[in-house]
Amino acid sequence: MISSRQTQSVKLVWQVFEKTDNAYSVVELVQMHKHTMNKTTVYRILERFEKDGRLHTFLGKNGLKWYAKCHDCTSHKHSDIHPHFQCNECGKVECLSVSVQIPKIPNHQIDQANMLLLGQCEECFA
Amino acid sequence: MISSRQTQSVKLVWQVFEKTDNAYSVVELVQMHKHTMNKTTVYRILERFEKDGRLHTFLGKNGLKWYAKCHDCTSHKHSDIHPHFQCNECGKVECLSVSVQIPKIPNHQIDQANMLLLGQCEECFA
DNA sequence: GATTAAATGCAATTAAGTTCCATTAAATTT
DNA sequence: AAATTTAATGGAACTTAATTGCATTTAATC
Repeated sequence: MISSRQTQSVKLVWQVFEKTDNAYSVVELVQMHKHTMNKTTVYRILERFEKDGRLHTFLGKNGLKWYAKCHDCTSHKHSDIHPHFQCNECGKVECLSVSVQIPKIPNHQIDQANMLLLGQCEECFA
Repeated sequence: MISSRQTQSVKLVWQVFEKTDNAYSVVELVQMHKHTMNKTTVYRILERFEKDGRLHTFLGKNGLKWYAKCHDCTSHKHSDIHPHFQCNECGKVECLSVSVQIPKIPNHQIDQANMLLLGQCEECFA
């Protein structure tokens, strides 16, 4: 859980995730910090957070990369294997705290399972 | 299941899927036909096949778009809700003919579920 | 064979993400 | 607290998937 140097940029990016469990797309995060740091920096900080086990990443609707806080991960083990939900209307993403049943495939080794549910979130489902 | 005009390009793209259930990435398909048609044409033909219910689409490892033949779909209803497996070594994708249990989320409407399993395929798993 | 509208080709554009290299600034040492 | 070290950053250029606009072609129809 050590991100070598505690730079201003690192602090700023972490502040976004610190107080909430919301997921954010890289696009949003770059946009969010465009006045304080370079987009390359955002990409690199997120990459390091992932390696440290502080954030986990997954792909949303159009193949966009998203990040959210990890709960039971370390730099050695990523255990955030939960499904994600994305709203087709507002685009918001939620981490779902349920486990999914992973199908077995004969003669295959499964290392990772990603599930993305699409639909309408609580607010947009009126 | 009517793709309005039976052009040479349409025939060529369909030939790829006709005799097999393999999935192909758009990148592969563009590459495959680069001497016979424009990449824009490939994109558009695939789009039409999807709308017609002949192919279904999904996202692979790095957010790349993949296509595979549909089995129980029509232009009105896409019922190809099965998980996909992609090999981390060779990149090959397989459609899995099993159904997955979709988690319920209170106050949400779920329209679609995508599951991508990553690991090693039969050939690469040695 | 003439007509017409769908389909295509091509070039330009958009957008996410990456790479290279010079510069900056945390953290450590003296 | 100045000097040193090296991780981190900025910025521009690049890569690649995917899209758009418009002129041209061609399959299907008359």
